[in-house]
Amino acid sequence: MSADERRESVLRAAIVEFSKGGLAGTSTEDIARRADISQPYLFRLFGTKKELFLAAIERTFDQALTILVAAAGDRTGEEAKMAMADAYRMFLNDRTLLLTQMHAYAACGDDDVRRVTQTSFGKLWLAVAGITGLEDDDLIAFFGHGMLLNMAAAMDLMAVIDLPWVKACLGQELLAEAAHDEANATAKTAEAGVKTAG
Amino acid sequence: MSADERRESVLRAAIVEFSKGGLAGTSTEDIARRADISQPYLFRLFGTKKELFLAAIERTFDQALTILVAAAGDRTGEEAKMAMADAYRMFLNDRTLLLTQMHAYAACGDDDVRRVTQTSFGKLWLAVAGITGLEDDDLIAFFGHGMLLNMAAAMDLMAVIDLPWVKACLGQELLAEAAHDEANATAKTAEAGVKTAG
DNA sequence: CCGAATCTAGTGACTGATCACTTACTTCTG
DNA sequence: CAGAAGTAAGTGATCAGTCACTAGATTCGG
Repeated sequence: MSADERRESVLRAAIVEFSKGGLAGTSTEDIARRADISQPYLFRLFGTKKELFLAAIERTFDQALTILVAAAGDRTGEEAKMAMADAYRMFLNDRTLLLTQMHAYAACGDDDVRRVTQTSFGKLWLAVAGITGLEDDDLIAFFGHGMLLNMAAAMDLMAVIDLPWVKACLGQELLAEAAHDEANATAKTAEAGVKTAG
Repeated sequence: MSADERRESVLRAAIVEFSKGGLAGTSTEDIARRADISQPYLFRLFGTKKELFLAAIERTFDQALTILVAAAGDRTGEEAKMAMADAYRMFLNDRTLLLTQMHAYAACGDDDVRRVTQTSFGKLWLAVAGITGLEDDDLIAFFGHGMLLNMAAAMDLMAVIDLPWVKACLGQELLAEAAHDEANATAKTAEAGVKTAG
């Protein structure tokens, strides 16, 4: 495998591991094991653990950007916004991307982390602003709602959806999705039950 | 000093230290040093580092709650909302509270952290809902905007306010505040200049 | 009212484990 | 065979948590 291909697979492994413990709480050994390489080779590829973390941050924001741009297609304005909002749930479903991003925000006390996080978030903002052409206030509302969903996903509120305040917090779209998932799960269980019984 | 008083001062020290590195990235030694006690005594008071972290999380949410309740006074509805939104900037100004809370969200991969964070956030939501009596959609918008401000504060966007997208992202109120701070700082610098010159 | 027993606050010195990063090596491939 | 891919075996530092202890206050039986 070429070094570039390796770097790519290490980066993917890193996002998964960093999502659990952040920069300080994740060992290079764990990342190397997941990427199926030796731990010293990880250092040859990325220099330091922090370099790898910074690359992981950039990657999670790039993923978010890619999802949003793809969802918008050649739509603009409110239509593009709706499509993006819909698609953003795909991003939220991958808790590794989301939690790694959370660790990035939390680690902004570090100068390097803050620099990369600012730049990455800025790219995202500018892209959404450019595609939708919305006013600042609308953009603030859009990103604000996105951030609330980030937190909800980080806290895994879907798992405690029976609490009344959680129902309010998640909003109609996610409630519908949860009901849908629930129905699927019930169907699967029933199916399995039939199989077992048969 | 009584053990309870000590616990209180350790908790305050812990929030400051945890805000830099989170659960994994902060040493009990650093916390103990800041609290001016020996490191073993910290363990007598809180059992484990994680227990202390959980207590710190709860405390940061309680602080936020206290600020909002105090700001609302006996107002309700939109008026209470406005007052709370205004006051929330006090919370944002203390980066130790904010970043510790960020570390809590990011660390929600851990079951204990998630439990405490969910509960604390839920208390906050219920309080705001109770005081304002707003509809779910309005609450979502309110908390959403709050979360965006959280991120902005975590990334310290005020420090890079000259970037155009940052101006858009922070909104009118914070821009005005920034201009005000700027004026103050300039006045202070001028004053100091005069003193030096004299 | 004295002193023995008990309790509370607090510490210095240690330990076993973990971890980022290095050195010096091997193996594969064009 | 040159250089790129890849590794085994460390090293020094850090750190959560423990142990065994001291100083002073409080209580209580005689």
